[in-house]
Amino acid sequence: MDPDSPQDMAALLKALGEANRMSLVYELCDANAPQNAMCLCSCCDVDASVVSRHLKVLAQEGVVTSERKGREKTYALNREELVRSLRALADKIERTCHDEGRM
Amino acid sequence: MDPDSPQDMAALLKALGEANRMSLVYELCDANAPQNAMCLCSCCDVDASVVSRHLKVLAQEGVVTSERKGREKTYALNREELVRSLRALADKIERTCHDEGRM
DNA sequence: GACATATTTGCACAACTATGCAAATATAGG
DNA sequence: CCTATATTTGCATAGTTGTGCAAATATGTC
Repeated sequence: MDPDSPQDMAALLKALGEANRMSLVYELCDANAPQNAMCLCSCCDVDASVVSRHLKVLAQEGVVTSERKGREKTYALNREELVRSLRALADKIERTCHDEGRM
Repeated sequence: MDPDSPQDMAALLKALGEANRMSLVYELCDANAPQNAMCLCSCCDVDASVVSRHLKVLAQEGVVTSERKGREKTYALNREELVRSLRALADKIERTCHDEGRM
């Protein structure tokens, strides 16, 4: 993920820019341990298959990581990476020619 | 915009989660003065009407502000608001139960 | 192997979205 | 008023996306 690439950044934010997916992210955010899909199901009122697909989208963009745990699959937020990307964007927006002429 | 609301946050990121719109944002990011739509057109290879619509979406989510300047309309990034929202999300992701047990 | 539980996949479908083009509107300058 | 330039809107369209249901798959338990 190159934060200087609008395409890359758009792809990441697109994955996050859906209400149910964002709910999953918030749910994982509050959880202090990886959660399985069944558990995550509770935060958005959709079929389990839909949750599965949303998690797949999030995984493809590197937002979450998954691990097989027996017959369950646990998901965890990829916090570092996600925070880095969001901060990079915020920095870019804040910094660029905001204090031009003052440096 | 309530950063604690997954719905609100998703709506914002959805507006940003499209390649051409993100290109517009990056273009405005690098510009040190408000730009009109014709000028912004150059950064994404689409019709002027499409740019107009994308800018409308960004304006509706508060990403940009616009102002009539004669027959042109100039657009500027709403930097503070945008940065605040992105940082709020990053903070939320980073903070939550990341150092639980260490406080 | 039979069964239970968790997740994924195939399929269908409705809704949404990005796009281009042409027409409409807004505004400035003669 | 006419013309030129900038932006928006109406319309059609192709492509994408979120969704549910049922079937398939994976894995654990007995």
